[in-house]
Amino acid sequence: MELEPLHQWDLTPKQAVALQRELRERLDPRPPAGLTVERVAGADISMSRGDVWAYGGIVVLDAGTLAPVARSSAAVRLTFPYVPGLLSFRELPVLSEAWTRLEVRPDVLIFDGQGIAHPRRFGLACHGGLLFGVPSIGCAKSLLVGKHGPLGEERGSVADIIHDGEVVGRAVRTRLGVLPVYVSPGHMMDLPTAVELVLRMTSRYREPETTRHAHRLVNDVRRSARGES
DNA sequence: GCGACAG
DNA sequence: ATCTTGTCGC
Repeated sequence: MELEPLHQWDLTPKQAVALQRELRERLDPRPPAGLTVERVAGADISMSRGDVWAYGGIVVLDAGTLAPVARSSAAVRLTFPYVPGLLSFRELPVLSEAWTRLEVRPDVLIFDGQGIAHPRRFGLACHGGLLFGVPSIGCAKSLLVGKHGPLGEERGSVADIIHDGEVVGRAVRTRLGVLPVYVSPGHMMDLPTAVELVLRMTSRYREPETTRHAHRLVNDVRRSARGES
């Protein structure tokens, strides 16, 4: 897919925080008018213990059958450290390269991390959606900020995530008796649509199939690249 | 100052 | 994220 550079990546953590405050103003909190979701993609990265290489991948699924229809991957040297709140500056360089190599445009892209459920309302899914120009959702396995009340045990049970008095996302039970996932809108997305799509892309496991396919892809690519079995 | 802290 | 052994449950 095409990709217009938004900014440079050679930044200090301090500069990255300032950039987040700038870029958040450009987020669109609404899905595109008449959005029809036929293809949903998942993005993920993988790395080895003491290695500078990161492997990123994107897998596009048919939203009706959950079957993969396209995939892409890339490897890039990591530069930015992991800093809570600045994850996108570590992951997006390699995901950008994978996005460039992707030949089928998804209607929505689901990231493995937060959207607006972030200290500055600009998590990985916000940054990625803005950079790629695609509606995006954050679906994380744990919380970065905020709290939520109890939720029912059945699939589809939800509880609002509150941070600084604002509803920034929802804890969503995707299967009976499993821990919830944490869903928040990224770019060109709202909360009800994000929750509905995460549930639609989830079948027999806790995480959406998009995330699971992307996770498997990047781990396979990493093992091949390092000559493992 | 102390604890929390996506991946 | 990755590293690891054991352990719980269908």
